[in-house]
Amino acid sequence: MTTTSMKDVARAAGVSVGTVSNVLNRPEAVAEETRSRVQAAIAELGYVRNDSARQLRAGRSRTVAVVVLDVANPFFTDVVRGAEPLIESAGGVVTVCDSGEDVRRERRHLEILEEQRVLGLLITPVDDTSASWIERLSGHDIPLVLVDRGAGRHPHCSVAVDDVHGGRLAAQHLADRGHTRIAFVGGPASIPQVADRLAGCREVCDETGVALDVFTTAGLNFAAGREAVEQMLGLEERPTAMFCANDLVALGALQALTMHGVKVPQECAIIGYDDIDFAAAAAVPLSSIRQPRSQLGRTAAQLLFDEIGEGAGHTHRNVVFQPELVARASTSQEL
Amino acid sequence: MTTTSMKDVARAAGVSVGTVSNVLNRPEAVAEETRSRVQAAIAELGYVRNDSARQLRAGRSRTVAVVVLDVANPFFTDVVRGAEPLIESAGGVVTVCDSGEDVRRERRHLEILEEQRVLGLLITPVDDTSASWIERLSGHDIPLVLVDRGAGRHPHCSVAVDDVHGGRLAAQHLADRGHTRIAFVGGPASIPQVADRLAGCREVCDETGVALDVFTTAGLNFAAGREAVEQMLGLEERPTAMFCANDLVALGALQALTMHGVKVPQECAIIGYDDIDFAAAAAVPLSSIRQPRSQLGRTAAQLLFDEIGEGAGHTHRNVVFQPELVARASTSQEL
DNA sequence: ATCCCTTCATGAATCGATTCAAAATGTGCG
DNA sequence: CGCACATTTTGAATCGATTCATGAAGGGAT
Repeated sequence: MTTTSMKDVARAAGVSVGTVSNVLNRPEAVAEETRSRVQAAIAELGYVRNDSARQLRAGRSRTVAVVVLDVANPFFTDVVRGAEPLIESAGGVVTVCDSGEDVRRERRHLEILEEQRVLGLLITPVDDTSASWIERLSGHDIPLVLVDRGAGRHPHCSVAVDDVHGGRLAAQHLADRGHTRIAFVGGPASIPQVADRLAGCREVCDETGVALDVFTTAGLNFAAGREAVEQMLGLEERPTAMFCANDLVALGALQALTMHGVKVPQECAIIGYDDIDFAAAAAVPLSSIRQPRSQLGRTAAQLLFDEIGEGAGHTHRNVVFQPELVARASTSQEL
Repeated sequence: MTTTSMKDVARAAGVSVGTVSNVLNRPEAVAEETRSRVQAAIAELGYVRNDSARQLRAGRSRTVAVVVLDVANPFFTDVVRGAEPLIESAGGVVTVCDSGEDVRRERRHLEILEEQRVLGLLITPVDDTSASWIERLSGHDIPLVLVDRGAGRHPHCSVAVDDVHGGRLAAQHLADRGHTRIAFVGGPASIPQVADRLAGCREVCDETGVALDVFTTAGLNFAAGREAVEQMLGLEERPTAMFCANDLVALGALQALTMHGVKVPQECAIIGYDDIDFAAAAAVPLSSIRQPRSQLGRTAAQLLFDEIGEGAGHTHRNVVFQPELVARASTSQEL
């Protein structure tokens, strides 16, 4: 094993380890001549800093973890993309953890991140049972920002989108189009985003007298949408429109409907949620509820660094964005 | 700061630090009574292992990094998904790094990963200039497997798909449909996957006398596809089919064509590459060249752990998968 | 020559977990 | 009782970078 350490570099350059460290961290404090001698030795030996040792001394790593529900969902990759520039320009390193909407996986990630003494955390918790773990991290001085989720009464910063309002927008849009029986597709119900969107939807249905069938799915992906359609097609009284909890579900549903020869939007309208790029490119361009994806990420990163910077005297901020209806062909039919 | 260390736990439990360490790492070597006393102290104090210190001692981290060209591309998330189970069941931790098809970003990631002394690396290099950096890691005893890329004469394991053949399949399919002038859309040309797919395409065009227009793009995403269409529509003699270097580009192209009122496949056929889930759900279901995505990831992880396990006496393996044509509506028109 | 500054370089102490030779304790047996 | 042996526990050494009090060297000013 040829692990060259600072000591080797120091010996090769004929200086002390303290000086080598200074060359790396405060080059201006080292005389020109010495510095270049040390740098030559570093290059010569192919020396690479050992980050573990550095972190051990520093007490903290420079990693900011982003814990998302599903990395395969473009919504979350866009959120991450939004957060990255700020984190990196602050000298941080981004690591993305995928909880896969599974509390156990989420917990495993949090355990590891805690052991790694990460600098901070942007997290979209799987459900409310995540709360105790999150409090634990927070209690161990790991600053965190909740993403796509209001903080509620918890003492954290958060960036969220008003999902109840989003649910209302979707349902109202379908009601405006003349639908009198619609389906809500999404799950599991324990995911707050799903619950909120459904709640908003239900409010409008109650107000407008639209009948609502709820199809609870096991996840928020293609397969879930497909399976819900299979169920729905078996019904006596079939809804004439579907509101899907996110675009992946909607695209899965769209695909299944098309396979069964059900015309969208003539025989069944669909509206999704998130307005990912694929929505506009879908078989039938998909109506959706748009969220400011990358802004969500950017703001979250901003709040995190504010908190890190301000230290103890920090007051938490809770930012809420408003979603917006994007109407496309998949809901263009008037009944 | 309340960073409790092993020393604190040891004091609370009335034992030495060595014993605490044993409780954590070799519990069977500690007497029942002592063990539970230590565990109580751990719970009591909310002690969390410090991974930096552990790694420093161990000399290696347990992180396996996967460096991909674009996390927003479902192809790569599927590859990662394929690799994860094996890595995690081996006690590893997965971290995904996005090079964004940018050599500089890739290099920054590699520098950091080297400082972190990662356990191993699965990487899809951006282009051939990445080679020197990769050799450097390898020279520092960081085992790595090339993903979606043959090792060529480099001494590494690799899992790849025969992209030249894939290019041939696509072009042959278009030729079979009667097209006599087709476009290839993709870039930058420095990305080997792009170059190979084009090479295969060119071979077939030469053999069959099909004219080929090449549109070199700056990246492999929606925008690239859209921009290429804008260019193409300006041409005197317009191709009747497009072969896009991946599905994202194809979907972007499809969207742009639709916006310009060009009918797919009647006025212009499209075939993509990767067969991501969205392909089948597209505005016009997209023909594509399928790659065994998650198998690629799984096999790569397997090779990596083989290499780690076998140590010095390891002989590199190069696995090549064959791609497969999936014909859908976007190329269904006979000319 | 002396004293004071400034500029650089030094090296021991430190972070926290792991390891392992050595010590302590307990058990069984002649 | 004493010796051999098994079972536990101990604590000092170690990993590698950073920090900082201390010291050395060089330059002016008097």
